[in-house]
Amino acid sequence: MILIVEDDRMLMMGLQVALKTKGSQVLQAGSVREALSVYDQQAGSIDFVLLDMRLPDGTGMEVCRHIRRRSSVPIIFLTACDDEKNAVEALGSGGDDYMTKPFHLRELLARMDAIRRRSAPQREKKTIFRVGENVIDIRKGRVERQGKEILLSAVEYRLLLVFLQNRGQLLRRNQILSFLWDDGGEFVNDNTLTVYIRRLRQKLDDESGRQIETVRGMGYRLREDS
Amino acid sequence: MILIVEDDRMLMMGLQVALKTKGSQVLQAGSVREALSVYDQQAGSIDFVLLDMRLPDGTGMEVCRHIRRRSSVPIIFLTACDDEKNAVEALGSGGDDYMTKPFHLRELLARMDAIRRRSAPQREKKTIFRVGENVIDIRKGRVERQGKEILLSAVEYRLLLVFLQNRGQLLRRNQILSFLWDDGGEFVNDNTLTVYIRRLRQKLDDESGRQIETVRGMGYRLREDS
DNA sequence: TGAGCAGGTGACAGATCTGTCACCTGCTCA
DNA sequence: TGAGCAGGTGACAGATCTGTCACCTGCTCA
Repeated sequence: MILIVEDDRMLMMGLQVALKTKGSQVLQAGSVREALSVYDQQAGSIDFVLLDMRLPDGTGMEVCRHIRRRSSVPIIFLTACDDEKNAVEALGSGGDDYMTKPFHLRELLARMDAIRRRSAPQREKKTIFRVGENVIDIRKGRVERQGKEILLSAVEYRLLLVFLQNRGQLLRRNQILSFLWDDGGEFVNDNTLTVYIRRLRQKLDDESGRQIETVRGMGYRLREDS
Repeated sequence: MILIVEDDRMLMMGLQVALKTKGSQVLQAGSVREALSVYDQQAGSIDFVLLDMRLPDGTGMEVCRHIRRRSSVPIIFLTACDDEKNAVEALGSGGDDYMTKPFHLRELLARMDAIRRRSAPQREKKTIFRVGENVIDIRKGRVERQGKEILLSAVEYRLLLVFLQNRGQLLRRNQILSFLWDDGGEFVNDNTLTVYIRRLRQKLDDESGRQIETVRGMGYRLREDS
C-alpha cells in the first residue's frame, strides 16, 4: 500500500490513477496532520510513501521524521523547483530520493522500482548480534560480554539498536537524534548525542578496539562484524 | 550439540557413547564451574542440556538458572532418588523434565525426543508485538500506543520481553525473578516483582482491560492477542 | 603552523528508576 | 464467616540516568 501525501488535487489524482493501474493500493493525505493520522493507523500495511514537501499546515520533513522514528519504509519527496535546497536536506533526514515537480510519471515509477530493488534483500530478522566481544539479544533486551551482563540505560540501549539496525552504514548525527528523541532531536543539545556515544563506547569497547567509528564531519558508523 | 553436566564418570561415558551413536555431538562438564564456562563459550551451538543435580561444587539448579537467564534450550535434570523433591522444584526453576537415576538410556532418549517435538514448532522470529493497543518493536526498543510513545524503564521493558517470549504461558514468580535478576532472583524481595508487575500494568493497560493476568497461587500470564 | 571547529571529556543538578517497606485488599478454605 | 495468606498499593531513600555545561583535544585546512 502506497501513502501519498500531497495537497495538489490534480497531482494526487494523477498519481493515484497511475499507481492503481500498476496494481498498487493507495492511501491519501492532504496535510501533515492527516498524514500522521493515516500513517499511525495503517503503518503496518504501508510499503512506500510519496511525500510533498510543502503542505498547507507544515512541511513534508515533519512527516518524514515521524515515519522514520517508526519505520524504514521507503520515502520519496516531491518538491517544487525552488524547494531543491530543502529537498537535499530532507534526504539527510531520512528520505530515500526526491523528484522535482513537474516530473514524468514514468521516471517516478522507475525510481520507486530502483529503491524497492535496493531494499529488496530484506534484512533477515536477526535477533542476536555480536559487537566486538559483546553479544546483544534483542529478544531478551540483554547485552553481555563473556557471559557477564553489561547494563545499559534506556537511551544507551536504544542508541545501540539504532546502530545495529544500520550496521556498517554511516549515520548522520541528525538521523540518530531523530531516531532517539521524539521531537526529532530538534530540542536536544547536539552535545547530548556526543555524550551518549561516549557512554556507549565506554561500555562496549574492549581490546578489539573502538566499535563505533567517528566519521569526522559526517557522523558515526558501527563497525561490521570483524 | 548436547551439553552433559555430570560428575559420575561412568554415567558420563555411557551417555556420551549413546548420544554420539545417535549422531549427536557432545560437550562435557563435571562441575558447576566448568558447566558455566563451557556454556558461555558454546551457548550458540548447544541445543540440549543434561544436568546432574548434585555436583561437587554446587547444584544443577545453579547451572539451570544461569542457562535460563540466557536461553530456552531444553534441560533435563538427572537426579538420584532421594533428590526427587529438589528435582520437582528444579522444574519450576526452568528444567523441562527430570530422570531419576538409575534410568534406562532408551527412556532418556525418548524423553529428549518428546521435548524436542514439543518445542519443534519454532517460534517465528517476530520483532513486532501487539499487547492490547500497545505496539512493541523490539528492533527499536520502542513501545507505543496509538502512535504515542510509552516510556518503560529498563526493568519494566525486560519484564515485558519475558512475557512476550512466553505469551499465553503461565510464568511462575520464581521463573520471572530468575529471568530478570542476575542472581536468579534469590536476593531480591518477592514483592519487588509484584511492584514491577503493577508498574508495567499501569503503563500498558487500556480500555481493553488487564493484559497481564494474575493466576493466584501460580504466577502471571500475558493475554494472547485477542 | 596555527585558527577554527568537530567531536571528546568530566562534572553536575534535577529527574527518574530501583527495590523495599508497611499496610491494604480480596480470594479461598475450613 | 472469618483466619490466613497471595498479591496489590502508595510512599520512600538511595542509586542511576538524563541532558547540559564549560572546557579539552586533535583534525583539517588556508
